[in-house]
Amino acid sequence: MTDPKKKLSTEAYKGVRDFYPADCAIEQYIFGVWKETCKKFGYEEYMASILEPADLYRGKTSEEIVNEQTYTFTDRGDREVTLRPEMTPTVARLIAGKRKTLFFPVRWFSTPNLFRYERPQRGRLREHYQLNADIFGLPGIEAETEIISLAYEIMRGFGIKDSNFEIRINSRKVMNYIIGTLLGQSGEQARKTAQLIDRRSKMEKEVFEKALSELLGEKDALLLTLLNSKNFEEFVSHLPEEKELSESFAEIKALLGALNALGITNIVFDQTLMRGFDYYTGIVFEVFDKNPANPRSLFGGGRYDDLLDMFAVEKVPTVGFGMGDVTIRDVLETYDLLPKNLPTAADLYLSAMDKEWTGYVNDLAQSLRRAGVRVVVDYSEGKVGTKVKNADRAKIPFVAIIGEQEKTSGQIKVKNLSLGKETALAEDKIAEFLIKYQSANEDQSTNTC
RNA sequence: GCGACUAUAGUUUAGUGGUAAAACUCGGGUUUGUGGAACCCGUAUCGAGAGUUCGAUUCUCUCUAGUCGCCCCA
Repeated sequence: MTDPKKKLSTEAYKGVRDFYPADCAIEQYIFGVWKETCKKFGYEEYMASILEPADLYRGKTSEEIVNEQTYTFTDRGDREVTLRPEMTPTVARLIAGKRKTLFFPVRWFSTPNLFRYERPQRGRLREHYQLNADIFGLPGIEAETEIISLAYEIMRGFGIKDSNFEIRINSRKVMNYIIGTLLGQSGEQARKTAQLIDRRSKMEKEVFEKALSELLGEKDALLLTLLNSKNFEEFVSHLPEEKELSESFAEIKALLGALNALGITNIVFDQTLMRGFDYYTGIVFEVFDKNPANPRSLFGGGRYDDLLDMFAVEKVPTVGFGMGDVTIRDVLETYDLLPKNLPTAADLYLSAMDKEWTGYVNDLAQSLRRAGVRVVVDYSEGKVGTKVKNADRAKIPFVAIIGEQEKTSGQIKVKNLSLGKETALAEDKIAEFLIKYQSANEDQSTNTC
């Protein structure tokens, strides 16, 4: 039990964030770019509970992740419950459940909060929000083209320049062929090799080569040749002429061509790109921040055609990606791209000179609100100077104070705080006046918390 | 799960083996129909517990929390 004498901490729970209004406005800006861009591509928004049966994560995700890196507990009915650590199994469940009535291709997105139980560190918290966008039911390279151009448009939507990032692509089919058929590896061995390839850029050259020869023995030379290839053509030239491979190569070429045709030129083939090990079955991609001070992977995705296997239903080819809020916020800060003008809490700060006029103030506030004006009422009996000062502190652009003068003349003085100018208006003209001002300042962003 | 570093007002930081200082913020005032300034006042059991000591915010230990790495990365 909690010690009643001990005061509770005001700190948030470990690894999660509080969004005070100023932070919330930034978060809403990010969500706004995500959602608007997805909608431009005709993607529909869905939501689901953060609670899922623990079994949902036992199939595709490794045991270690479920046991040690999720929030899993037993409910009062003895069911094992997990706070979702990722959205993909959930959306797979939704698609599988309604597959007979859905009209494919289905284009969906969501901005869920996800939980993982691990030690918080830079860029990795216990709760974060992520945009998940997927297209279901398109087996061809058009799906990859669309998803990657959606990811690219989101980067553009945030104002990030093409020169600051690149999109890397690879094919898991090709890599699986190399690791499985050419290097003759399977199971844990194959997994380790894939991991090692993934980590190559973070390792010293000698350390990498040593680890590789320990893992592969004689065959390390072939893999090194492949990984050291300067470009796609050279990479292909070291591989045998197999039907399976040439199909994948054709896919990669088609994808590069289609994206180039759309004017997306900061895209490169990267044979070291692996993206985890689990459910990808075809093209994988990653958006990479080229900032020399901190080059890193920002987010990525790819094709996962076996997604619905765990529900024992027919396959639905899928391409998708996930993009976290923590990382993108960090990038926007680095490139100084966060919006400068945060939205104001209200348009008008309204107050009565003294108690006598409070009823009238409330009536006026109500009619203005119904006309679309955001009104804050100050109920204090303080001095006029204090009221004006408080309006200014609250960053509300207009003030009106109701007293005897206003009541008898029928003219209400509405003060523009940034100009210090007053305009006397009849009661029924105020809404029009403020809305006009509002629309003139629309670039201030309409996202509020 | 492992390791390193850190913990002083709301925030950012100074400082000392004899119970603390500044800036900004916040609240109040100087000003009873018009703000942004200035000035004044107020706000800290120095993260928690124990030990050493005449005396600990300062030294030691434990715990807790935070930051950064490793592991892992959906």
